[in-house]
Amino acid sequence: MSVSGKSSDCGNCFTCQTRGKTEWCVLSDDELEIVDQGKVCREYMPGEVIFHEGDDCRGVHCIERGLIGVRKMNAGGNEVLLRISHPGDTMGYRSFLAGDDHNNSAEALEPSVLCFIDGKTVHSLLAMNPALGLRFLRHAAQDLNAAEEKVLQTATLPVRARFAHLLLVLKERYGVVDDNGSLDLELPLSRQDMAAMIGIRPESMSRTIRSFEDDNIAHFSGRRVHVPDVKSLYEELEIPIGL
Amino acid sequence: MSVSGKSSDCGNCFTCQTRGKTEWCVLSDDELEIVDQGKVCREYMPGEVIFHEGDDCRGVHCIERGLIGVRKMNAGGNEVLLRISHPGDTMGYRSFLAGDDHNNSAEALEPSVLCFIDGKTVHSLLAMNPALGLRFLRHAAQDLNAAEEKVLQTATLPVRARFAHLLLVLKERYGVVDDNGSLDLELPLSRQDMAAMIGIRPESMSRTIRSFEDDNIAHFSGRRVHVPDVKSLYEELEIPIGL
DNA sequence: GGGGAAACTTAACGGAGGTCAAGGTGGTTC
DNA sequence: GAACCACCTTGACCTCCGTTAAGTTTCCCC
Repeated sequence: MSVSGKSSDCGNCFTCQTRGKTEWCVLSDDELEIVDQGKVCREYMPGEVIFHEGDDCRGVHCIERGLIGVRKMNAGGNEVLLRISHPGDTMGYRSFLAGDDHNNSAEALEPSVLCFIDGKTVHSLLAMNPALGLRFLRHAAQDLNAAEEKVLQTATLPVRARFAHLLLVLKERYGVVDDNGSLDLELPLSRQDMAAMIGIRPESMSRTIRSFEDDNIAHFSGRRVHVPDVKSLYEELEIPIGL
Repeated sequence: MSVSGKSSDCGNCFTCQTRGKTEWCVLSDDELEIVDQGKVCREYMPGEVIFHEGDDCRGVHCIERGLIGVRKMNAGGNEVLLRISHPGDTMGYRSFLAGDDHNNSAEALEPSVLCFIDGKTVHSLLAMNPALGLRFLRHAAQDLNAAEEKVLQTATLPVRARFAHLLLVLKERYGVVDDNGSLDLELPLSRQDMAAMIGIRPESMSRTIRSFEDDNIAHFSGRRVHVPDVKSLYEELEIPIGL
């Protein structure tokens, strides 16, 4: 778990596997040293919460290992799973930069290791290296596109299409497509988390899964999914039943 | 319409009414001069499109006057109105910064004047003045919060609550609340555009309006709305009927 | 291994809201 | 003023999905 000898369960930014893919890759060695000195790492068990909606936002979290779910809930207690974040992703930078409290919560979905970088350090790095801000800006732009896409889908697509879309998104990271177009997928999410991702109840998730089984679109066994023909998922997206 | 003598219908950045509220307010006079020289302004009539989804994004648009609707549509032709943008807002900066084509479309809802600033100019200003990037970053962070809030609402709130929320948002800019808590509102949107904002069909918009009338929550006459007690709108938001 | 909690599934029911079709209203043009 | 058009409203119908309430399976933890 530990790479440097500095802290019991703390990685080292210079040797971090995810370094090349993160916003921080634009930092010079001197600047990275500042991050490395200032960060605090911790391991989280599944279900453990990294921060809650409404918490004071004191800095950013960078995922070293594991899988994190970002949730948001409303007054009535209803909850959606906005997205899942992976190693290399930096979390909480938006609330931090906007100067707000956290406006969603983060929870470990697998055993995960996160590094916390405090606000003062982030601010001085942003001042020191303008490229860092631009990287975050680009990232925010992409997140925003994804969020607007999700608004559109939630408002206009029926549940089957939203679920097909979710499977297609998960395919990119968790799936294998073979030569004849069949897909095998190992889901990183529980049924209820999948339901929360597409904005439906667990009961509807079960029904949708069964209707996919009945239509021979996909076969589910625990978290293993087999899709005989990926094309059939794309066809689901096209179904013109509007809002 | 024209302030400088430079171009027939082109304003002047130095005297622009919206200047203080925009991202561009961090620019020095020299830098603003670059914007002013490089920009191209144009008037758009209601219904006229500024850019389409999928168009090549060559720069950003800054709204000098008027009201612009930002729309996004899916393969099936269903459309949502993601937000409305006002004088001082800069549009298209996200697609531009992410290096993508436009991923939504912009259409004038009122007679409007927009200034176009080409990509080369924006890039050189970002390089010249890091504070500009940070301002855009903060703006993107706020937009992202709004978009995620909208995902949550669309997925978990019934139509009445979403409509009550829309009226409360429009209240901030277009409404007047008097001493005894009653609200008068002049809607900037047609019924079908309001429907597109909360992700429903025009028929459902009509039905929802009528149910608000029946319950004495709000009274509609064309684009004039009278709400006897603003509290009743807040109460609509709380209704626990979940998704 | 056994017991309990959480996750998942299934079925029956009902209501919110989409669809379709028809009619009303208002604004613009000749 | 007539004709046209877009926008809006209304009603009838029906489907999708939330609700409720069992029941089943899985997974921990003693």
